[in-house]
Parts: sequence; C-alpha cells; structure tokens
Amino acid sequence: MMPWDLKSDRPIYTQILEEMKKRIISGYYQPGDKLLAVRELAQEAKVNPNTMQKAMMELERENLVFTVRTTGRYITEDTELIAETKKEFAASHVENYYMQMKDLGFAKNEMIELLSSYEEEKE
Amino acid sequence: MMPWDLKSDRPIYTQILEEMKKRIISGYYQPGDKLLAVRELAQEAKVNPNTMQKAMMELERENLVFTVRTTGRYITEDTELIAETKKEFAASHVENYYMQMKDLGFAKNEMIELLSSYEEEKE
DNA sequence: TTCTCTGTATCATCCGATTAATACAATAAT
DNA sequence: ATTATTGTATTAATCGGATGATACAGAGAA
Repeated sequence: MMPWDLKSDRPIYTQILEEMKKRIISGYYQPGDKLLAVRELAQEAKVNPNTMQKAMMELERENLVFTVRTTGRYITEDTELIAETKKEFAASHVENYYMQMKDLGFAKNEMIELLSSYEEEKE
Repeated sequence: MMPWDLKSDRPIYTQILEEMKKRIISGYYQPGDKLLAVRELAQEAKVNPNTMQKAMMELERENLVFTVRTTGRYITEDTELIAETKKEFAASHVENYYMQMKDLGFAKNEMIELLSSYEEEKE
C-alpha cells in the first residue's frame, strides 16, 4: 500500500489531490481502475472522510476520475487527458526549479550541473 | 520596490519568511542593510503588522537578521551563514525537482533534457 | 423484499492563521 | 525634556480547513 505522508503545512485535501494526480499520471493507477471507497481511502490516509471526499470532488471536476453512482469511483479512461496532465505537471516542475534557481542568481548551466551531480540519499 | 505576490494556499507568514530568505541569499538585501520598519513592510506586503512580525521573529531565530532595539532590524553580516543558507536552499530545490520527476517515472537524463530545452516565457 | 455498499449532504465543533485595535518600553532625534 | 519611531506584547474577533457524527438516496447482492 502506497504511503500518503501528508504534512500539516498545506491543506490536506490539496495534498491528497496532488498525490492522486501523481498516482494517475505516473501509472500507479491505471485507466479504468476502481478506487477504494471514500471511507476506506480516508481510513488509509488517516483523514476524515469529508476531507477525502473534498479531494475526490476536485479530482472529478478535472475529469481525472468519474463516479458511477452507488457503485464506486474509477480512474478516467481518457489516456489523452492523462498524458496531457502529466506533461503539464512536468512542465510546472521544470519551470519552478528554473525560476527559483534563477531568482537566486544561478545560471542555467549551473542548474544543470547541480542536478547532474545530485545523488539520491540512501539509508 | 520588489513585489511580494503572496498566495492564499499557504500561511502568509511562511511565504514572507521564504521571500525574505530569498532576498537575503540572492543578494537583493546586502549584509548589514537596514530593513524597513515592521509596520512599513506590512503595509508594503498588504498584510497585518502582526503577521509580518511573526515572519521577522522566525527570520531572527535563524540569525538571518538581527534587531537593534528601538532602532530597527538589519540583515546579518555573517556572510558564511548566508552562503550556507543559499547552498541548502539550492540543494532542497534540486532534490525536490529530482524526486517529483522521479516519482513520475522520468529518468535523470530526461530531467536534464527538459531543463535544457526550457525557454523562459516572454510577454 | 431486505440488506449492504456506494457517494453525498448537513450539521456542530475545533483549531490555527490572520486580522484588528491597542498599549508599552526603549532610544534616537528634536 | 519632549516627541517620534522602533520592536514587542496582549486581547478579541474572524475565517477557512479539518474533524466528527449522522443521515439520506440509489443500486447491486442476498
């Protein structure tokens, strides 16, 4: 079971929304997959069902999931939308990294160099 | 005058804290520079003086600014600390970019490629 | 039909962040 | 000595997010 590790520095429902998006665009959830019930997901993430529900509503507003009333909720089968969402997500992270570093006075080649020499932490 | 553009998705005082840090480590504020009074800064950022004060207290806790009672607040002259803070700040952004992209299934060379081909938006 | 599971809706309550309005103490400037 | 400006402290009120408890409606399963 995938951990949720939610922090308290931002609204919980926002973090859940992002985590769900990540799970969809990364392929952890496949198109058409049935999601656990809101109550179960809430228990899993250790949040109130209302909070999970709020995140789901937003996810649905973006068409990344759809509901079959009284049956459950499913991941969209619109692979085009998923691909597009992934593209946007990646682009926003590239931009964020670039902008933050630029504000600090780093040149692009330095940004690339730092990333290249980055080694993941082990433990 | 540097804009503050504060969002409502995270605590204001946290955002102010980060913005101040950026201004210090990027050199926008120089060591020893005198800051505007809390009330003025608050007015400039369009927030309550108490909120600005809270951010300043935290900034001071990290020794990035110091106070001369009844005279004002100044940027630290500990250039070593500033350099170290900048290093940490950059490292955390590198890690963040790397981890987010990795979770989405991107390989490091793809991350580098996306960054290389990133072109800043004009308008 | 009856039971159970689904999403959904509606309360009241709590908590932290923010705002607001003041007040105070210390010092530099006048 | 007086005034203005500084950071700081205090108290109350407000607001949004999160929780908790509960209820309802619809569809599938028994």
